[in-house]
Amino acid sequence: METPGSQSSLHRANLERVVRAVRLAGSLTQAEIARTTGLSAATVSNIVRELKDGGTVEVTPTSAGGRRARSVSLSGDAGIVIGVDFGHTHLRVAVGNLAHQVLAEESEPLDVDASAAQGFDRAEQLVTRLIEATGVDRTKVAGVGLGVPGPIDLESGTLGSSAILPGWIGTRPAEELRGRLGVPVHVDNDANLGALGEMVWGSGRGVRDLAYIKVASGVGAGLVIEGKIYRGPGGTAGEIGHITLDESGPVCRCGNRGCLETFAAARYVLPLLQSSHGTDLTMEGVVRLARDGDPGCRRVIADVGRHIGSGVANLCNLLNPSRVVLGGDLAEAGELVLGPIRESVGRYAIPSAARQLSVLPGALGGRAEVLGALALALSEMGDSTLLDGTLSAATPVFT
Amino acid sequence: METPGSQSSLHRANLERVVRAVRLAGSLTQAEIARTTGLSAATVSNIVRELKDGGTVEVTPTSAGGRRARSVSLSGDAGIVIGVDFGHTHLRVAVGNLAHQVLAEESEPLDVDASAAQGFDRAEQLVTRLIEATGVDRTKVAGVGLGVPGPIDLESGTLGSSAILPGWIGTRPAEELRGRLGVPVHVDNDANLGALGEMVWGSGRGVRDLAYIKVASGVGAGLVIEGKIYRGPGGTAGEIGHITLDESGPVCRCGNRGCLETFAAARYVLPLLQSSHGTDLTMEGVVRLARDGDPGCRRVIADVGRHIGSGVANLCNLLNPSRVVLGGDLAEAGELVLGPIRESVGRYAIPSAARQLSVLPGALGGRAEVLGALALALSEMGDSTLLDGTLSAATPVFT
DNA sequence: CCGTCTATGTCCAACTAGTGAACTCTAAGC
DNA sequence: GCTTAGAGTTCACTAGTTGGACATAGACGG
Repeated sequence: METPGSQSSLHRANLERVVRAVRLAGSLTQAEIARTTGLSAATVSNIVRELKDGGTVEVTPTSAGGRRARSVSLSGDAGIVIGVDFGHTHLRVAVGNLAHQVLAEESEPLDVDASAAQGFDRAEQLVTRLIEATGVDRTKVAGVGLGVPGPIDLESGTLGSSAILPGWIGTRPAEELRGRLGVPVHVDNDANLGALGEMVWGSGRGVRDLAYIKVASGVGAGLVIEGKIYRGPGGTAGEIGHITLDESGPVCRCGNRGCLETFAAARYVLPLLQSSHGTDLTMEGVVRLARDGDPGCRRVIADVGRHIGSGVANLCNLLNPSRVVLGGDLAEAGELVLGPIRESVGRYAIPSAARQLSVLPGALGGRAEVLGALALALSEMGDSTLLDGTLSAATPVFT
Repeated sequence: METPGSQSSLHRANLERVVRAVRLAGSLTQAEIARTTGLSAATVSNIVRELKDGGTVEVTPTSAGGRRARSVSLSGDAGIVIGVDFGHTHLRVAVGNLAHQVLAEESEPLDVDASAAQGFDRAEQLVTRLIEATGVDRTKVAGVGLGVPGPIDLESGTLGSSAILPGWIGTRPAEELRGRLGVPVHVDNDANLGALGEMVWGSGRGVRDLAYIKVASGVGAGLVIEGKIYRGPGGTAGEIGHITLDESGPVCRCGNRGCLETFAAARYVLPLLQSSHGTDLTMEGVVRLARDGDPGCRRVIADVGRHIGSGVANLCNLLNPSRVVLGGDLAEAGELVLGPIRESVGRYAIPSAARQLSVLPGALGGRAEVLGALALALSEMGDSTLLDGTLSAATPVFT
């Protein structure tokens, strides 16, 4: 690591500046890079040559009809990143390149009762299969992003209490997967990754402050503050599910009463419908029935929306984000749930905080988390690992 | 403004690095600067000379007993900044220098019904008086930080609905004061400034994520996220006072029911004691009585604490700060109010979010806001205006 | 079909700024 | 009084950005 404040650090920063600009736009000519980065054309010329030699960037000799600009884009095979998302009933893996393109993606059901070891085995297999399917070289894998449905202690990397995957408590998922795949693995919880995914590819594009609310087995929020995921000093920011809505409400698994979860999470909501709609109902089922017009399901979903809206109103008063993106199974209900949320927010949030707020469904559905994991892997590479050209040499991966 | 990525921007960054290091430590020798900033001794030598010539820094030829290190400190008279705080019953002004030293400070009562014009007149007079009292040259005033007890629209700079100073709604305080004093004025609401003050000088030192809760006529919070005041895209973050605690609670001035304010703010709490303790009770009075053992006041304060604790618990679940600092009149009650807050937080916040949380009283009392205003003025100068040595020449102030 | 125009990308000399090494200086320690 | 060691300065060197000159090649008008 060079000393900060030196010229070489400036150069490095300028390299990153260029890479970021290219990534953001997909592809740019050198002149455009110069304009967007503010660097001079000469510097850009040098930097592009350096990047090209390093293999991080590709220059397609002549672009479309234009004058004769050579368009610069991130080279697809300079390195690939992998996103892994453990959900509460599924495992999902995506493979992407540095150009933010998803090369392959697949999901498979995962037994809720699976042990952690089984889960990691399955993940390893699926990753291997997808890499082979895309035909890229395994040595090109630069990093893995991993999503788990529970709180991660950032210091130790251990998974805290997660009633969703009970067998996993106390494991260190990143270590575990790192051991199997031999590449750096970065872990975060599913709500944060969902937020990241929607921010990069989905309903959160262009917004710097947003909250991604994931309603599934539990209720969690991923907070994006000034363009960055905010985890809080202890790593547990975003626990919107355990905001107290009613001090004398139902007892929650966290030990308190009347948490938002007890009004909105699948595990508390589904039982309400079991006497009338049978016992093996899932949240997806409820949503489907509601869309088909089932009044009971509609009512339940509206009530859930109202409660979520109360929680979101609190969140808006405190953080005043410009957008709230709803994810998880429930988001499929569309206006059936968004309407009541907006209504509730309008009622309980102070007007100035709610005024410019937009409440949108996630654009990525169940893919938000894997894609977020991809984005995590990309961003944790620091945008600089990929610059020094030593990528394939420095990280002896697989064999 | 130079282009980013140029060498001169690097140089500027290094200048700031040095100034920051010196400010943080109060005074350093060049060798120490080199060690803490990571710059080489030669570079530090150049930079110090440049800063000394520019007048931002002072070099005291020989320090105490040491070998023969020349200690470098921010020069006190390179420029001064002013903090102005309009409270709901007072006006407070502080004068400080670039070394973060407070040179003079004074407060005087301000009639609640005063018109905005009257208020600004008074502020101008007090500022003038204090500048004269300190004996510094008026041309040295580099900027003013201004605190107002209500939401400020960051775009337009207008003061939103404030039931605290009714005559002020729609005014543009920064413009107003700028017109009178002829210097750049930066405005923010009192809770944010209190947070800034406590962060720089008070109970928040060394913490990067904290919430400053100000309980006075209303209840507001100033959020510090990763070392920076967070205002939210709309500028209204931190409105903890209007979190809903009880959907069927008392009607709040904001139009909702059961807001935290209706359980904690002076305007709602004092009436509870008027039948037993007389009608001209103030919050300070209640606190004093409680400290003296009055059971009614103790009970009221404890109840307020419990409710604040509920709000803080929500805040912790969402943001997971490492510290909560209590400000405003109520903070004087010490453990009488902090105990119930902690208890309530422990009960309603999820354990992992509350574990490393410390709840402390503000260390600055009623001065937090003015000092925060000073800090705002300093920081809005960008810590770089003060570097280019053109300070006194560039801003023709007063006469 | 050809000359001119214009925007792109490259090259080079100039300049800015940080760094290591050598050097000077001064108080402390013996 | 001599030595020593850390502090600060000077200087030559190097890294890296920049403006301007230059080559290039499509677009446009005739």
